[in-house]
Amino acid sequence: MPVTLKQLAARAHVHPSTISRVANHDPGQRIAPVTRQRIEELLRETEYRPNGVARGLKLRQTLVLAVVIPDITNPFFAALFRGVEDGASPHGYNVLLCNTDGSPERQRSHLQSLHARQVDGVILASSYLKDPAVRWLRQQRIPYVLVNRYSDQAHDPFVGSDDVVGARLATAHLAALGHERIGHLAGKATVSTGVLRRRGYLAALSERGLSTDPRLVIESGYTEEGGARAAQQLLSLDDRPTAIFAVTDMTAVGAFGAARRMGLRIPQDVAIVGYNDIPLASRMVPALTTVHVPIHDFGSAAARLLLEQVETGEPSRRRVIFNPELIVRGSTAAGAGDEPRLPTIGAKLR
Amino acid sequence: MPVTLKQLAARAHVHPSTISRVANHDPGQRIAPVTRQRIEELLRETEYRPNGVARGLKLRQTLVLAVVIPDITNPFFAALFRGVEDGASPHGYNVLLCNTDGSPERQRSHLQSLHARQVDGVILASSYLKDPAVRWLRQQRIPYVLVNRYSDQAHDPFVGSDDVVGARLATAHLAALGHERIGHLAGKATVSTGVLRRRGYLAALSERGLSTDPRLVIESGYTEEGGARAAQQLLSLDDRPTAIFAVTDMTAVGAFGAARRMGLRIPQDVAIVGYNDIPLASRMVPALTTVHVPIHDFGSAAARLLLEQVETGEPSRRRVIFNPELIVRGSTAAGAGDEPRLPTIGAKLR
DNA sequence: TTGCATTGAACAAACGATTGTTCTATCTTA
DNA sequence: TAAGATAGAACAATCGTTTGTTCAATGCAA
Repeated sequence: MPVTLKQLAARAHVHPSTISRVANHDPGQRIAPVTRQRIEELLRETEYRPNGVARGLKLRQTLVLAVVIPDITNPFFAALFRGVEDGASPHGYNVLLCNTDGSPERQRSHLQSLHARQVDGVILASSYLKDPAVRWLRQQRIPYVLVNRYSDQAHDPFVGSDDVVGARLATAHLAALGHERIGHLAGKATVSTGVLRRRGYLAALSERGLSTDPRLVIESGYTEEGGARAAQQLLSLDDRPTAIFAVTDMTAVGAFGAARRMGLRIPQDVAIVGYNDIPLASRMVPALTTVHVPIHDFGSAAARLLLEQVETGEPSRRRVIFNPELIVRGSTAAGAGDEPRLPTIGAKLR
Repeated sequence: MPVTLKQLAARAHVHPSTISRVANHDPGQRIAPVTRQRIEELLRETEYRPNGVARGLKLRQTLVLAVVIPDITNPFFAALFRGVEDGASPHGYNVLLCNTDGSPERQRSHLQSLHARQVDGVILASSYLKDPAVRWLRQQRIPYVLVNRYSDQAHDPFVGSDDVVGARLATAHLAALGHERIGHLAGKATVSTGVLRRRGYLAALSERGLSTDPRLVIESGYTEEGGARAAQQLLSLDDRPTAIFAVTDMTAVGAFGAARRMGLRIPQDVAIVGYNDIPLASRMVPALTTVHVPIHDFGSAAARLLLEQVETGEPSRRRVIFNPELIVRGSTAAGAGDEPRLPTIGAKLR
């Protein structure tokens, strides 16, 4: 059992408040140098650390943040989490991790639990476009930051990249390679990344004067399995696409598997582009052409935005938007390996 | 601000303790059915949830666990974490995640912070053979479970697999394929997995009557970079090995990259076996032959062991040892794809 | 009608820290 | 030397729950 203020007070023959003042270097109260020394020595000797729970109760500050994501085994979210921890840990915060598996119910129940625990703030990377949970967070006055996906509440604090631009980069790249039938493994219509990347895809097609065959867009969700299923469907069409833009790298991974099982070569028979540039992307064979976003920076920027709100007590409406960059690798350019990044036409959003 | 007992008490014209008793279905005290109903209605209406911090202070139970690992971006630890959360979450626990990057100092400072926060227990997957932190956990009476790696404290509660058996499986497999010069990308001598897998490797060699050239064992650590560096060194030898057993899948991934950069084909020029069977292993090209261990089960078993200690208040010394199984894939057997798992000769430890 | 169970709810003391207020010496200063 | 200032530390309330104890009111039996 860790030592308490009261016990130390007894040992030092002073009042607990005196110990507390010494431990916290309380500037508002004078302590006799001699007693201060005595108490400091005692603190050192006993390795006193204030009980965080009691402190949290009194100060209404737990120094705990939470990250709510669909699934930590997705490398994207693992990198994101590292960013958050790296950003928050130096400030004395610990971070809870909650996986929702994409279920709004689990998301909801996690958030309620976090609220009851009085976490200082929440980083939400699993939000939906119309997400009652986001409104709820606001109503409960829980500081929060949305990451990667946003919700349709106009002024949520947000960290991410411009999905339309990124998707357009990816699709334009395929078109520039001469592909005319370009499929899209699409995200969900209920999630911003799904909608915006599809929009970018369509925009690039029409800018290039390519037709937009609705059969070439299949909702895959964000999992490898979903990507495999959707890609298989896409590649089974009579006039199958010669290129695919996948909404995320993990769906692209699924598409890789599907293509391979169907005996199709990448990129000769079908070129594939992903999104996010997770570490896995560059290790695939062939390496995956993808849209790079600074995942780790997403996390640390989100932590910064969150701590800002926690410290000021004011909700923020700042948005941090990073530029997406296209990384061309072997899955679209035969023979291309790990080339340096191409210059990009990414643009700041808003 | 969430509603408190006192506020509810005022609204219901009763004492806070009465509300608390209704909310907790206190069996020791009778409540008049009519007031119980009235209060239950109020609780429902206001969605009252007890303040977890205050509750934690009073009950000395925070319902928070912590997982301390080297790095969540390593897929092994991501799967492990999921196992823990899936095991603990149904019991009302939330889980803190702490990354140490393999630094004992960061491990130490995280543990101290967790202690001050009064977490109910710690799952430690970053321990060293002689780890003062483990002794410290014991001294502080913090419930803990070691996972994957153990420490030399004889009776720590532990979840893992038999590393010697697993390493022997892997090495024997290579020997059975006719390889006579088999290299080993070794873990650290300060970590149980490093020592034991090296031991299993050496045991398999001597069982097969193969010589044990010390130059064929190079310490790689557990990162992809370390694996690449060590593999490059190994493959640069005059009489380079024709096969490599890597201490983990991530080091094997590094070895893949190194071999490829040196223009060596896998498995024709060099066969590679990993350890753990992370999701990435089966997706590599060629797919990685590896020793399968049930990572997710490691996590949920660890959660079980931990909760057991938390509930009983007694430290446990139970060990849960899973059987490692060899999974043969393309990185050792040319042409092999995703075959079903081979029957194994794994044996229960203890 | 008095006395004693019994019921139902209030009371109060924690848990461990923080912090504004009060108190008691000691020290100035007139 | 008396009054006031000041330094140093004790006091006490509070954060929101939980839970053993006390208390008031009702019921019943003698």
